[in-house]
Amino acid sequence: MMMMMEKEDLALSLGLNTSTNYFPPSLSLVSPSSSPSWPMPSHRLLGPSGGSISNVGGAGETRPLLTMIGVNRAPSVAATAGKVSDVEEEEEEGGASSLNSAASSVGGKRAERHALAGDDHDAERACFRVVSDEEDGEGSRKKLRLSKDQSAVLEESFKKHSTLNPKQKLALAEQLNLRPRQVEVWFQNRRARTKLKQTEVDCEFLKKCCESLTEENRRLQKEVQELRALKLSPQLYMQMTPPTTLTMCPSCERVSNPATTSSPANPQPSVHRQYSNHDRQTAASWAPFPLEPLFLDSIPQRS
DNA sequence: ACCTTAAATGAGTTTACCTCA
DNA sequence: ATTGAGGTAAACTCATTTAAG
Repeated sequence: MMMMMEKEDLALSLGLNTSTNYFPPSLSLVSPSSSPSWPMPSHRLLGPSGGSISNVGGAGETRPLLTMIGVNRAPSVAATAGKVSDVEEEEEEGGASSLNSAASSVGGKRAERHALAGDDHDAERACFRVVSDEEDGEGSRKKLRLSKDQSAVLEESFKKHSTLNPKQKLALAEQLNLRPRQVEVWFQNRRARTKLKQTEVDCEFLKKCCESLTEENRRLQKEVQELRALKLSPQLYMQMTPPTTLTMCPSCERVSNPATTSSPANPQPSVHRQYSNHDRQTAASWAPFPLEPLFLDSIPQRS
């Protein structure tokens, strides 16, 4: 039951791009190595109260989200006042590296990073102390299950930025009573999940494309065969009603398929390679669909 | 037994800093 | 004193794997 819920949450929150874009974003030609650039949907994962979750722990009390999450460690780490709001106010940028460089680009870069790392380690130490207090097994890695609330906050944060800078990581860790390393790992795994899901969607899309193209190809081959057969028996050809989808140009006797060849909106390479004035004049009359002047103009004049 | 996911691990990249010619 | 090249360490991300729940 619990599993089902989590699965559902994940499906909702993975933010798959199933819109009708012709190409899935991950198949686009732009920067394949960059982190996902498609917009994540803004599903609300928090409780029905919107922005805060009530009835945590079954106590029936409603508390602000920030103060109620205390699962894996006691709130012992000295709070860096205003840190959370600082991070909240930080504008999300390109990615972790840019954020990092932005954060460290103001004087004493290394020192600052070390200072941050110091904070990080201090916090981790503080957390670890408590966590290790809770651990009963030595040396065995104790896997904890994140609470629903923790996951919800992490999800919310992930929607805003899929990578964290050290400050954000620290603030989140503090907010959730987790070690910064745990937040980091969660984001890593979350990015991996998103990527996997998107890959599955892309794969499905490509399969469908392949199927429809195969079908289209089969259909066209069949029609070409039929037309060839008709051409071999001219008497029959004269009596035949024209095929529904393919039309023969009376000038060059090449086949045109309105369904797949040029349209004013989507001009494709024409079957014609050289065009006479006659071609241009007759094109309008033999074309099985009304030709826009623009389209006629696109047929080059033979010099 | 199987699935989900937290955590570990290793490779690769970026950045800041240091040394030296 | 300045500068560019090369080396190094730290910090990060991603891919893969392991194993707990």
